[in-house]
Amino acid sequence: MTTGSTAAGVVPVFNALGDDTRWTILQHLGEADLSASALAERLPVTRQAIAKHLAVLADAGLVEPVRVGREVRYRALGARLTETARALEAVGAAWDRRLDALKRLVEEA
Amino acid sequence: MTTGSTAAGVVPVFNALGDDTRWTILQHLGEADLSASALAERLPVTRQAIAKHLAVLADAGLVEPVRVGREVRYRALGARLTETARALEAVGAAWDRRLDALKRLVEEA
DNA sequence: GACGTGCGCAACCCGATAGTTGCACACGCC
DNA sequence: GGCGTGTGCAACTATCGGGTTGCGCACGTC
Repeated sequence: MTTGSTAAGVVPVFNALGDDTRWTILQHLGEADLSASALAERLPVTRQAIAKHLAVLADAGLVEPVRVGREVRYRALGARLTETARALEAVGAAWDRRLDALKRLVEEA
Repeated sequence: MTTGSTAAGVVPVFNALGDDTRWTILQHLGEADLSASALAERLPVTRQAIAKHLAVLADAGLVEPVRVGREVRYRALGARLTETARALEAVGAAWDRRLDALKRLVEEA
């Protein structure tokens, strides 16, 4: 089972995180739950563009819609981020371990 | 300065990580240093496509070129991954902290 | 010194996606 | 019940990004 499953459901998360506008959105949501309209007032893009970004973020599990009266606010979810962080750390550690082993092998020779 | 610096140099990393082909490349590089040509033999894409991906990964600091004779092998660097993981974890924790505070506030009311 | 293998452009194609405008609808509130 | 605000959906545009082919070159090896 080498490493085949490492990147399974994690790629959409990175894809979502690999965009400046979405990060800006996330930063705002990190401070308060906001609707698409509210975000549109704070960012230099239209409400619809933001709605699309929110859809991407929601698909990635980074954000969750919360109905408040007749508006839909979005909430930043730390759980998925933490999961992802752990996965990343594991992979990074594995790489470094291999390099250390190599280095040691060379020194022994 | 709220959270302005959180996503600074980190976005390119996520961008690099948000692609299946690049993950496949990284998995191979996690097991051994390989050249673009060597990778091309293992993946269903051309050497040039891989070269582009390697450029992206190198820009993100996830990979490093190593000259071996006349070929250029690429080495996976765990450091940047670990950095990124820590940053992610911090952000996720902050989000959850806010939610916990909110929840506690509601319960007190 | 010639051959072969690996590398690095550059141009081009196409699908995905960030962004826009415009409209329709539905829900709340007065 | 009507008005306003907030959402959702659809069509369209343009840029970006992944992929290809093709070529030229340089370095290593023999």
